[in-house]
Amino acid sequence: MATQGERKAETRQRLLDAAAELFAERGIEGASVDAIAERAERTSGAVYDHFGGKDGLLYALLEGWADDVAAVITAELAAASTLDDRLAALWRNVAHPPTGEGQWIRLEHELWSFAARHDGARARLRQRYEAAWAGIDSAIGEWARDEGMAPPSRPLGPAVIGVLLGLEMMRRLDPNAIDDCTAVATLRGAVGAPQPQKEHAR
Amino acid sequence: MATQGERKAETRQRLLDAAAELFAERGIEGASVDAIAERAERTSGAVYDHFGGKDGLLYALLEGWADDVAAVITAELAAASTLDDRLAALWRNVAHPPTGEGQWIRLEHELWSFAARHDGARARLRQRYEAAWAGIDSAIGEWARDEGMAPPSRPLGPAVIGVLLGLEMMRRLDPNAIDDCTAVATLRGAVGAPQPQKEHAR
DNA sequence: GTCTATATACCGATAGAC
DNA sequence: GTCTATCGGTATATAGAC
Repeated sequence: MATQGERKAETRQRLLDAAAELFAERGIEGASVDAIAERAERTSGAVYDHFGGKDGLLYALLEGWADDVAAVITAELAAASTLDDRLAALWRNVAHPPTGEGQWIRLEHELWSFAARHDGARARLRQRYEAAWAGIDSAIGEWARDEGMAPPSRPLGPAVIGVLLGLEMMRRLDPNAIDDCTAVATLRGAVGAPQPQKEHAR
Repeated sequence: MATQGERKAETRQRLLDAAAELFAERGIEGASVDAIAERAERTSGAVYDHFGGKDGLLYALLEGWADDVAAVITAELAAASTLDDRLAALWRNVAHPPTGEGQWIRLEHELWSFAARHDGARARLRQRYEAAWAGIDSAIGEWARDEGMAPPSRPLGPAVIGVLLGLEMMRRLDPNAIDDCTAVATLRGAVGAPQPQKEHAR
């Protein structure tokens, strides 16, 4: 027998999961509160009770989600030992998502587009990205030590994340546009590492 | 005294301009036909007469627009002589748009998000991007000859465009996240050129 | 906390006058 | 070709029963 607190927590989570799915599928403006509630097997009233409205639901989704993505990527990186393996692991996470929902990137873009139009959302999203950038920067620092390279002279986290998202955009338009090898080579450029083989120019 | 044909052409152009603005400002789903018509100083009926509906307006916007962007970028590239200057010109066009409307990138993302959800739009957008990729590829071929580098072993156009869009995403969240120098260095990586100075590692 | 019912507003699209 | 008027559908959000 579930307590009231447990029921409340489950409803909250169901609404968050449903919102993540529908925002990705239909866009943030295209997903109605009713549709979200219906997918969560609740009614629209529950959304207003828990989050005060659609915006509140979006913001809650934004904040409770940073940790999840970061945790997955950190785990993937820990399992790789060479620079190329690590960069390939990063790319794999955006291009061929392993977990059930392969559309978190789409949601990422929805959030970005929404944030480009709404100041409040932009501030929150920026805060999230600053954490991700810092994580990449500290990881790059470790790699540089491992590979015997000099540490970067300025933060490269934004460039790495930007390259990952941008390449994925092209790949979604045409699955053959970006092969794994091109992606890793571009990422090497973003972290300031030289190209290893001579298959690229000079 | 304007002929009927002239009036028709003007109405069409006003509707296209208004749609471009409003799609960028409010998103494609968020911009209503009435609002577009109102900004164009017409009424919603005109949209249906000219384009058959909102989708038709979007597609017309998509197709009539590829040439404009390509022309601007090609002109910028022709004015630059070194590889870094050319890459800097590319970056400048997305990061600090020179022309009046500095928000075509936002519209670009709106189109991408919309295309990710609608197959018909994705096919059209992909066609547009394939032209852009080919343009970059042929430009890279010329640069490689100028700089005495070997030509790339595979198409790099998608990577270059992806990097440009991805870096701009990060810059929009935080204007200081990507400085011009980082952008050019990342683009050098995307086109397979080595880092020139020793300010980066090794 | 969740439901039904509803108020209010706006959406895309069409019909018909001019 | 553009207008007004309007239809049917759906949106957000709230009020009140349970």
